[in-house]
Amino acid sequence: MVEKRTRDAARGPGRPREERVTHAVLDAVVALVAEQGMNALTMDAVAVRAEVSKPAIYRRWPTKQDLIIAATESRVGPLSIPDLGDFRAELRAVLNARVEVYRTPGMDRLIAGVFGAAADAGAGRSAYRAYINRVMGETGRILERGIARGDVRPDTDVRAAATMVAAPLVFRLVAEQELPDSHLVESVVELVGRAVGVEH
Amino acid sequence: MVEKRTRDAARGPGRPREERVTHAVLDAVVALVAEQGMNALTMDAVAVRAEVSKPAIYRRWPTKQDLIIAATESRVGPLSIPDLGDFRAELRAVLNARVEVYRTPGMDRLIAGVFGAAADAGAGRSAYRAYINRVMGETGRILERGIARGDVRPDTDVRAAATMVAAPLVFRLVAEQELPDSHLVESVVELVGRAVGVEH
Amino acid sequence: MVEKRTRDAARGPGRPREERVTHAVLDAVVALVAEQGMNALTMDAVAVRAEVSKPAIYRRWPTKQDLIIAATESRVGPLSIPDLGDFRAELRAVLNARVEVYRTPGMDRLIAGVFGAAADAGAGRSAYRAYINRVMGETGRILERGIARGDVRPDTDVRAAATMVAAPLVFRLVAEQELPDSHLVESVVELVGRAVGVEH
Amino acid sequence: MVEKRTRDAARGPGRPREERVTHAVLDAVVALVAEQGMNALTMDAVAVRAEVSKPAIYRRWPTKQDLIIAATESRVGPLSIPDLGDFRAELRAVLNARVEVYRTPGMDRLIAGVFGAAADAGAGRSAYRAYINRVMGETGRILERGIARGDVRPDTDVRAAATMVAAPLVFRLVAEQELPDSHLVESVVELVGRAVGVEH
DNA sequence: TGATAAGCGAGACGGTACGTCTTGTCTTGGA
DNA sequence: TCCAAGACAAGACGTACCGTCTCGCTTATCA
Repeated sequence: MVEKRTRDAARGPGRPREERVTHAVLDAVVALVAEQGMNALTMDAVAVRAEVSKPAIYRRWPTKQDLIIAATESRVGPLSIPDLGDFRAELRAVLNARVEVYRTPGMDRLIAGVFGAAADAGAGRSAYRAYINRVMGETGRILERGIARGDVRPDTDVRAAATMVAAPLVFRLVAEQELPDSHLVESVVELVGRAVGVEH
Repeated sequence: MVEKRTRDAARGPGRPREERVTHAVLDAVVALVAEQGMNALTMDAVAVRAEVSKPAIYRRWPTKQDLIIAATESRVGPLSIPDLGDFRAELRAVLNARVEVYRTPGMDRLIAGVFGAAADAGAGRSAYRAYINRVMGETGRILERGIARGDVRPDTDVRAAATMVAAPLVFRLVAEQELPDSHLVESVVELVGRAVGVEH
Repeated sequence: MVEKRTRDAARGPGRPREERVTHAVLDAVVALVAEQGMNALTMDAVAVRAEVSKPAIYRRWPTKQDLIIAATESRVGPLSIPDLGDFRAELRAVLNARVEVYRTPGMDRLIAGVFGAAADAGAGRSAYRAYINRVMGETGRILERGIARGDVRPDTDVRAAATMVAAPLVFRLVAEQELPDSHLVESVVELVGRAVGVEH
Repeated sequence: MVEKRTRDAARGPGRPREERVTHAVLDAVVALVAEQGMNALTMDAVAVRAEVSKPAIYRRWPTKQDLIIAATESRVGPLSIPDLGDFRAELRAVLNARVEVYRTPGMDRLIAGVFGAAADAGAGRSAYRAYINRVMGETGRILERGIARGDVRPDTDVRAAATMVAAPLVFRLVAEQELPDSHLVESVVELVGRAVGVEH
């Protein structure tokens, strides 16, 4: 079969990367942070834990910051929000899904680490921008869909509203250092609902 | 004067610490972060910049985390909110004051650094807890005063509301990596005002 | 050739050590001591001078003491004494060779440093023992060869005699802080010759 | 009483130094070296052990090197050699006296430390010169007295002979790292006796 | 089938920062 | 002027980490 090599797009010559390595590294990052904290998140420690060589890590993520962001993203994952016909229900769904992720062990320190890593204009900057845009976009899309649908006021400042939806959970986790819960989600949904919802 | 030695409470023997050193170090931290970022915030660099020896720094702040938190706190400072007779006006006042601080150069990276530093169960943990409690307490007190005064609904969940007030500014700064402004403050005040204010 | 990998005995995996580093460090030690004295013999200074990183030094010599001993040994080198048929001539040869080494610049301070370094039961102890045994062994072997040959009295206390041969040069250098010369060698050879030589 | 202050020669104004401090410091130095080695000989450790402040030490000995030399000298002490009518007996007496001192605990490390300290052209240089001249002078005087008396050959090179007498004990102690004993003394006396003694 | 290219583990490399230790000075309050 | 206590500047210590490189080897594609 001539096309065998185009199974993956643009596969060059040479030995292909082992997927096993990629997964093992990300798992090792999460496990190390959960068990011993960010200070223990050493590239050497990751390499040992993942039973992988350091160059194998750097081949995939050029800096530690990229690795932290990649590991976080691998756990947060993309959320697809079905059209539930009601922006309040959709916000509730996405926030509760996020709460569940935030409550997994080590996620607090990992996310704090992401912010710390992103603070400097390092190599990981663009990866971080992509990540944060994706997260903010989810909420933004819900609001815009609500405007189109007619249950969100058309004069809503989507940017500010999205910030106010996303911020409390992360703040509770990182700044207040406590786990966010569904009670907080309820408060956020009610608040934002009153502020940008169309009266009925 | 017999009591001369009790001029300062509990002064021990030996040469007293020079206040000059304390100030110079905190200034150096802020300046370094503002000019070159968190990566340049080296203990050695701080010592050189402050024209101070490293042991003099470690005598005051046992870890780098403590130093970061102390430097941040020295700039954020305590806010005293006068009774303006209206919780919306009080929130607006405290948030605008905070926005002003957040917009000073380097404050974004410094605060991100604080979260990164606080993420690990290091020695700086208790200093951080005191700091964050103080910050959250400000907003909480405004809301409680509002309840007592009668312009905040008595069934308000003060904890959740305080989080929702404090979070957006910090999130905008640290996560979205943009400077919060009075427009965002206005949105927050309006939103929270609708949610917990007594209808009139 | 199947045996290619056994070219060097017992080569492990990983990047091999660069010989360049080893030589550069030893040269830097000798140069620093000669030019600025033992006080200037800082690990940092050695690293800078040798254009080598500090860890690269510590990988080879775990303590400063080991480094000092290694540097000294690299200059003193092993002496092979040919059988000259006369123990007096052999002693004269080995002592003059040693005098020549001792007279090179910085050697006085380096050897004083070796004794200072060896004074503590540090890690360098065994390296020092090996060194001193080798040095004492040279003289001892000359005397034993003399006994076998018949020009050294068979009742000679080789240990004491070896000490008395080796000591004056080092003492002149380190304790009296002057350079030993061939005149001193002559006196030592004559003295020991009279004491342990067979009358003819 | 006007003359009270001239009790000691050249006594200035102000509080006189306490002799207690001087003794306590020298004792502390010897004890620390004997118990824990030269590495533990810290100025702070000496101050704590002697129950004395650091400035009180530095007032007496400007550098650590001076202190080491002073402490050593306080133990080695001056030897007065009575005229025994025989230079061999006199050498035996002074060497055995010295062996006794060298065999006290910690003396090996202390003397090695003296050589290390003297290796650099520091402040302690002149104190060391005075010390070594005094030690070498003892032996030299014995030999000169022997020449005058007539039991030492008048063509003797006193300098070289003195070195050969003094060196072996110190070398045995510092270089070979073993305790010198009367057997070594006997060998030295016999050797030197044969070489410079007048035949009878 | 053999050459080429990229992957792999292992570990040394240069560089840099860490937090501690030591030296010798200085500043207190008090004798 | 001395004392004890202890902070100070300066700078070396030995370790840890980062991101790169070299080694000997393996696994794929391409010729």
